[in-house]
Amino acid sequence: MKFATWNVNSLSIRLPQVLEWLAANPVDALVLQETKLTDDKFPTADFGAAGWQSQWFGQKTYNGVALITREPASAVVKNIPGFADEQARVIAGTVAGVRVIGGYFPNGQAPDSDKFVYKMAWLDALRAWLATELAQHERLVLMGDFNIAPEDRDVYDPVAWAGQIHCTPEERAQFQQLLQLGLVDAFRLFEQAPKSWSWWDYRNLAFRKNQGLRIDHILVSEALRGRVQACTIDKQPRRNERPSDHTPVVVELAD
DNA sequence: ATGTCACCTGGTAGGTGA
Repeated sequence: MKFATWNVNSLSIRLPQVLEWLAANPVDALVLQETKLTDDKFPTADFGAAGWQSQWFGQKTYNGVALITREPASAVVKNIPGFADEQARVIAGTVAGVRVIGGYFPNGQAPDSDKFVYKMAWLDALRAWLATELAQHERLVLMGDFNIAPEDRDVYDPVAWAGQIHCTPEERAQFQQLLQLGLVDAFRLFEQAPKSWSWWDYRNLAFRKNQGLRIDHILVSEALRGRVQACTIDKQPRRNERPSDHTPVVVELAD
């Protein structure tokens, strides 16, 4: 069983690349972030023609998430229940007996900004809801663009980024609190190449210089830990023409 | 290197967000 996450930075622009990637990587579920599409514009017919089911939840210009699956997802939830939010950031569904939650975590902009306050409130609400989801679903995967680099080894220049957005102690503490719910960072279950990133800025030739961050993550519940066979970052789509600035992360679980 | 990309409004560019 395989699950993946990809921030596509506009599904209108990236749809051909997503379909191409799915054809080469037939995962059981793929969660997308930053679709930037209102619900009436979601290309469910294009996914359907390629043999994929889709669930989606979007808005104009910003944010927007989707859950692409081979088999239909059940018990679909959009955004965090009980947390009033105008921004479309969460989609969840049950796939092959696994609760799959896709999230586009707030960016936070800067540690002294209103957007950072929102990011912290959103993370608090996510954690409270996840506790109830974990109580109901022993097998759970939380994946997406977390906009948090959990440790210095997830940052190409940790000195320059110290205290900056994605790297603040507050964000890293939130990440640890997610783990304390009974989740594990699948990528770190394995020995990985140093300087493994999931995002590279479009500017400064960052990809060519491999100056990136690991901010896209797949967390699995303790019940799934023993089933994780691999977790990899697929850099290939970042080499495409007109790439997203993020690249997919994939986890493989034993059936 | 405030160096790119995507999308909006409202227009033949400029602002916002990432």
